[in-house]
Amino acid sequence: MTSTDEGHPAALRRDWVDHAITRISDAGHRSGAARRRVIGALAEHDCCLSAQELHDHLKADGRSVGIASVYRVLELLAGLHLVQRFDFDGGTSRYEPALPDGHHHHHLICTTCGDVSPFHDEGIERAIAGAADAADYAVDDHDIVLRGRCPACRSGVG
Amino acid sequence: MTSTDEGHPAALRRDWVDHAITRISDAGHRSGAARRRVIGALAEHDCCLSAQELHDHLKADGRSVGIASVYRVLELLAGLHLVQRFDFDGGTSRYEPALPDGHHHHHLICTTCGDVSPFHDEGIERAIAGAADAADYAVDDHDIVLRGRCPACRSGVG
DNA sequence: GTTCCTGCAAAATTTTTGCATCAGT
DNA sequence: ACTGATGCAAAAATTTTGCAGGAAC
Repeated sequence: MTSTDEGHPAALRRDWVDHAITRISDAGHRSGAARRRVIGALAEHDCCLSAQELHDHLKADGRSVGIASVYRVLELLAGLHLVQRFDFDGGTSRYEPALPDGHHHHHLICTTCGDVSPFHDEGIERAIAGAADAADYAVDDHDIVLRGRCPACRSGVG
Repeated sequence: MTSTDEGHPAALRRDWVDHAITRISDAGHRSGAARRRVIGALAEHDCCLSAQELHDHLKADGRSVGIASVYRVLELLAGLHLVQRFDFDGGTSRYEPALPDGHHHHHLICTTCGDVSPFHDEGIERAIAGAADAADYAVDDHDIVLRGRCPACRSGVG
């Protein structure tokens, strides 16, 4: 039932790029170079990236996108619910494409090596939905983080 | 089954203070004023506080504890698993006493007013335990955050 | 042609570190 | 007394903001 190591299918990520660009346009915004390039970079990765990582990635690509623009694009995307933002480690926020509901995932973080990997579990989704109904809040989003030692660190260290 | 608004019983928080001081001593550290005062301030609150909030709270108490010491005490406590650290909003980390397993809770965050409130749900705990078994990771900790609009914001705005 | 977007540089915010002094054992 | 803890101030890291020039519509 639980599946680790299930990145997002490539086709789904391409769809997300188109969807994001359309949605930005529908919301009355323009399609500038920084926006297109940040969206493209996000779609190239399976799991969450920091603003700095996106900036470095884009710089390596050839011409750079200003770090301030990276932050502004991420803020815009988050406002339109096109990316989800995660704050795992206090220092930096990480972002990843918000895919259709059936494909969202949560994160396992290795307390030894810091590795982050995605997982999905239907039992948890159902339990969350139940708790959301019971709460006074009108819940429309949730994050789940599991911490432990990853397979590599467990075998390596003992 | 889900219970919002269940702070930690006062007796449990007092026990936590004693436990924390003992544990710090056992780990070979001294019992300085900053440590005792930060621990005391943490125990006075139901839910998570930022370093700045702790610092302000202590300043209001009379003599102040340096902000650097607040951070250092929190780092020490987190290392000994005496507090749990949360990174909800990228900018600031929040901390709260780590109580015995049956009493830990998770958080509802209002997307409108930013209010954070604790909740506990057995169904989620069971689902998490199941997913942890299924994962390759040796899971020993988890956070859950539900986002939505709190009762006040729902009635006020909507 | 207008308006919004972008990049640079500067500012703001949060957290960490260096160092001299003080307190706990 | 010795060693570690504390506070202040400075530094580092991340994110936000102001503004001038350029691109999208």
